[in-house]
Amino acid sequence: MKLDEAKEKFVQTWGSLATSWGINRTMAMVHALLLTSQQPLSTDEVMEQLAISRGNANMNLRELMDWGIVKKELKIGDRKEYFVADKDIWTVFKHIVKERRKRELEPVIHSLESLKNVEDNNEESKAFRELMDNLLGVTTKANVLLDLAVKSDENWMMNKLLKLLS
Amino acid sequence: MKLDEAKEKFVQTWGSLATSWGINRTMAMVHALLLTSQQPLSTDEVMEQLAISRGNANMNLRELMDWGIVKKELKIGDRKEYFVADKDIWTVFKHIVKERRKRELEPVIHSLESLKNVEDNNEESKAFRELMDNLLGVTTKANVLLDLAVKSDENWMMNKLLKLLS
DNA sequence: CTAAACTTTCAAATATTTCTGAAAGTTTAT
DNA sequence: ATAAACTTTCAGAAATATTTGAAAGTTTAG
Repeated sequence: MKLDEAKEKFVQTWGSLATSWGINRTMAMVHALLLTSQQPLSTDEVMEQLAISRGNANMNLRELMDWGIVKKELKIGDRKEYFVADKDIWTVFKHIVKERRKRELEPVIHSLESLKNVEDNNEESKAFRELMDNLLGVTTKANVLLDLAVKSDENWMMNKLLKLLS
Repeated sequence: MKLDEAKEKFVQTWGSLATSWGINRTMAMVHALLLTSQQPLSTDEVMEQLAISRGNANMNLRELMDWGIVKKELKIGDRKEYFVADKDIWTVFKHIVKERRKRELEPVIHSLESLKNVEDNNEESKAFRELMDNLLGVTTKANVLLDLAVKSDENWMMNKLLKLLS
């Protein structure tokens, strides 16, 4: 397979993986493009290579920066902004986990907590409270584990995993 | 908060969590409804309680069964089919992880493997292959870890996690 | 200050996903 | 065999998510 073909397929693969995990396809494609690029790319280059509009390119580049996995880079004597993706996949993974935990997991934990306050005290209410507790158990454990993964450095985490596996 | 209100909020919460993880909102709502129901529900009851069509109810119930987290139940002297959700959240979690791993993670690993076969042998191709290897590293580790989580029972897993935390 | 170069915004357009409901299919009782 | 009771299918409709592109905003050079 030719390199350019492989790059293109990678961009597609990354895009469709993202879609099934509720992440904007274009955002993932921009990310993949930057990951495979040797040089920082300008908005115009991203627009051209992915055939997307200026607004779209700008929006997704900004969101990638919000997620902390893409950085701006300036070239001296050039007013354009250039963008680079963090090439360290472990760091990328940590940033994504951190963001999603904050954006999606924590609000749900909060919501489940508040749902435990059902007034009634019959059998059904009791069962409902138990359900919420069970959900909170799994969710909170996931939250703690992810927090740990995010805070730890790769070697620490991987060592622990290897021990787990043995 | 009244129980009925809490149930309704739970159905909504679960539905919107699902949306941000690429799972059909209605499917999650049907699941939440069955989770909070003391009795098995028929298709008609699901339709009525969530105000959705027959086709939609049928489709999502079937998909929940595909995922292995909802079961059919028959009542003697009744031709209708009734549905129950597995109330053991750990089991539900395992089933979901198992399915998504199979449906989404494994195809990506396969795809990354094949992308390593870039013909060229210049610097850029080398960098591309390294990127694929790094991605495969994280992805495969995640795959192995999830597989482990799914195969283990809760206590085993939780014990290991506690050790990890200490 | 002015204008050119560039970035950001957002309402409308487009694309994608999900849902509806009637028709077709299936099963069971008699 | 027939019909009633129920389930499944799927083409078109509706809802949701994403994208466009032109206008507005911002920054910098001169």
